[in-house]
Amino acid sequence: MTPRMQRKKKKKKKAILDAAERIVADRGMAGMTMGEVADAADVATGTLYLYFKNKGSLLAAVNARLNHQVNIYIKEKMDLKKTGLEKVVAMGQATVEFFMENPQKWKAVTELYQMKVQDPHDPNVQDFLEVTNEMVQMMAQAYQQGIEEGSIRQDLDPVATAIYNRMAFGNAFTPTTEQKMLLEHNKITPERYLSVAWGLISHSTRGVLLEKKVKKS
Amino acid sequence: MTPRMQRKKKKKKKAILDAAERIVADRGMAGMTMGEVADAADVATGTLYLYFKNKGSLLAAVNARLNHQVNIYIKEKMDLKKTGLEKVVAMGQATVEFFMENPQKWKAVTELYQMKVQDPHDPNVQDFLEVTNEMVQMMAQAYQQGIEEGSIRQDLDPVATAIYNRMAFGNAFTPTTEQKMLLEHNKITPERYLSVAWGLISHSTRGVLLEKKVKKS
Amino acid sequence: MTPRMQRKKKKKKKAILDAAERIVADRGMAGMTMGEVADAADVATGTLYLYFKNKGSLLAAVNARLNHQVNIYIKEKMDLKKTGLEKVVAMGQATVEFFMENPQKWKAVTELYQMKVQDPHDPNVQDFLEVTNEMVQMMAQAYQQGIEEGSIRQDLDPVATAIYNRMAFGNAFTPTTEQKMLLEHNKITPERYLSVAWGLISHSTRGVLLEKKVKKS
Amino acid sequence: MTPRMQRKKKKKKKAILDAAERIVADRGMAGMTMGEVADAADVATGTLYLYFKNKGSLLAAVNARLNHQVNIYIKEKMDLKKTGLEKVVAMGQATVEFFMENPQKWKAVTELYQMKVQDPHDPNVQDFLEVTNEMVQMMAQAYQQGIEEGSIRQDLDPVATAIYNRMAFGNAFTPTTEQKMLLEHNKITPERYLSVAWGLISHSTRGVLLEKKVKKS
DNA sequence: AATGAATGAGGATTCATTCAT
DNA sequence: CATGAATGAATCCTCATTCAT
Repeated sequence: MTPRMQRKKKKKKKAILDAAERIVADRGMAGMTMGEVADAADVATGTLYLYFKNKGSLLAAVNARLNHQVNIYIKEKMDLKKTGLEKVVAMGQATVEFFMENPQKWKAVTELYQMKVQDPHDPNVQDFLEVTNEMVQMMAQAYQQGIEEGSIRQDLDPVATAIYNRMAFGNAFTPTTEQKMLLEHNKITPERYLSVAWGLISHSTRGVLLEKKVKKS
Repeated sequence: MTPRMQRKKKKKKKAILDAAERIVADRGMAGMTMGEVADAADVATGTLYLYFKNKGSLLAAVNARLNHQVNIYIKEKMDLKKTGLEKVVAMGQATVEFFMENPQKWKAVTELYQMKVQDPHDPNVQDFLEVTNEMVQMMAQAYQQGIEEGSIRQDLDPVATAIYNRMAFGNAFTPTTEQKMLLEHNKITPERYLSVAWGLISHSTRGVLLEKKVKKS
Repeated sequence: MTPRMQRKKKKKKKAILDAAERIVADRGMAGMTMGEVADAADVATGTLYLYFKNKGSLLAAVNARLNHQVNIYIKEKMDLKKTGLEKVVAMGQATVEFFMENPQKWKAVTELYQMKVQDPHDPNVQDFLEVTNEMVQMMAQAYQQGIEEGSIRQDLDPVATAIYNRMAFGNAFTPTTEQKMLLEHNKITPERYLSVAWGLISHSTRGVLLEKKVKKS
Repeated sequence: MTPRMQRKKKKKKKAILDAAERIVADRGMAGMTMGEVADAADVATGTLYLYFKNKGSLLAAVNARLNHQVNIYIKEKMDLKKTGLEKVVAMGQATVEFFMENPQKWKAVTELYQMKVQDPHDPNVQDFLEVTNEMVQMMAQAYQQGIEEGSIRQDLDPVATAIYNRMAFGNAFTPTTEQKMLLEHNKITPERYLSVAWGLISHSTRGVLLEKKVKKS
């Protein structure tokens, strides 16, 4: 294959992923049909299957790419910070920023949270796992550093905490139908809800050091 | 209708709900087919539609009943406690207990978290909302009491916090595929994960009073 | 059975027929469900089957009753006239009158025009046939009289003409979807259409005598 | 798409339309199931939906094609004639001929007369309307010409008359169950009925000129 | 006679996936 | 590689009719 053809191929794969991401954001995973993706990506239905084994694999790939993009963005921001606490805070802020700037990706990631893995051996599923774990490790390191520095609670298990907080954060961003109904019912705006959630999440990991600072101010 | 027939009808409705709950736990909402439910409930397909307008309504009813059962269980435990903090803790423990004892319900509730409401005017959907809100209000009251007593952070919005924590808790119990994969990958047992999550959630609302105590000890 | 019970039974049958007629007018034959009829007649579903063997039989009964009512009305008006031509004209006018005054019955009769007979031995179907034939015979007699008087074309077959004109008339009143679309497209109002149709139908049977009169005037 | 594939596609569409037409003739519109059509056309059920949006659209397409075929046949015969009256007569004769030669199409067209349009924006419905209107305009022109020539009644509205007569004619050809029963009961053959109907329809529009001729003879 | 809950066959439609071109 | 027509299993829902009470 010539380099030009490789580029072309990559382009087509990207077009498919873009289309799928957009449609998942709009209509949800179950609402996304392969035909629609093909149309939106301007390729034939059959072509999808040249690049992705099946629908599940395509969804996994979308999910992996999406998480990868978030990771890159977050990592950049975290790397600018020194202390563990700063990094943790930066991560939260960066996540908020990223999704605020990309509402479509936000919607898509919400939907994909509920993705069910059919075939764990699927390369795209593996990819997705790796990408996700990458972020978890990054967060865990920040927690670990914060623990050592005293700004994060010493009794925390960094990895489990990272996994939980990652999810908690995602869910704060993407309330389920139930939550939406409850919020509406209680006249709480999504923005307020997000702020409350973020407050709770941050607070849940704060260590002694921070509490002192807080009390001073 | 004779009382005897009323009893029979109630029984049948219960059988359908039981079947649906079981199948949702096993195969998920999308995987649940009306035919299967009918078979499992030992009624004809058409009979389902005598009791529930459509699939969405049946799912909402399952969800409402499930939440109602949890509510009753939790309320009982909370009512035994005096202070707000105790109530909050009791709520957490009761939830854990309930779901530990009813793994099937746990699975079902996880699935139903993602239920999409089609018709907000459906009585079963309304029911579901009411039941859910009931619990939120109960939690909010406990937080409020805790705030007044000083054991819960004074800067909290009780209702929003309740909504968030309810969900956070639910999610701690019902990790998504992604979380499951991450946990497995990092060799963290579900039990450990739950305990970590619960620790974080509790900590996130702790007030000055508690912190003082903690520091002393 | 006591006379009182007989009355009661008759009343129930009437209620069912009334309900069915109304629903056929509103939603068409296919759109009419037995459950809906039962509800509207304030009886149980099963009760319908005590009075009518099946849906087809009920529809036939509705159709028979409807035609019977029209017959009575028309016969009354025709009996007031002397000559054959007058009778024919009276029949046309009476039909128009009747349906103008009973739009619901008009709609119902339209729908029932397309009734398909499943079981020709059904008593209600037989009834319907008899009633319909009654009117045909009445019209045929009027034509016959007109022929003898010279006001109706002498070459006509009275019975076949009656059958055709009865239908033509009915259709003038109850245009099909196709006709409605054509009329709308050509900006012809239903009233105008009815008048045109009636003019054509009348003209189609006029005999020499009338034509002379017409030419004179 | 290669020309060869286009041909194939056309062929398949034709096969579907043929099958649908045949089945509608046999079992009526409501009796026609999509599965049966697919079987008869030797395609999969899903294939039907590649060519027709839904059942209603398929029926409209069958109806449009059928009318188009009749139109072509009639137009050919009418174009051979000079005077308006001749054209009108030719139209009647051609219609009779066409349906005598195609009894299945006759039956189908009868059924489709009662087609209810669900979606007026459906292209096939639009097609059907256009085709139908085409014939109406053709007939209206012939009437107009006849009026000018004096062989058709001068007081006629050509378009409304055309619409009515088109329908009247169609109905003469396709008696409803009711008519069939009446005809049978009165021992009138369908052929005789058709001839009577045609006589009435022709007579209904005859003008002065013709009447003079008639009186002479 | 009356009830109305229960039945279950039947039908329209969708959509992931395949495969001949 | 690319196409897109074809597939057909799968699923929700309706409703005429029955029958135990």
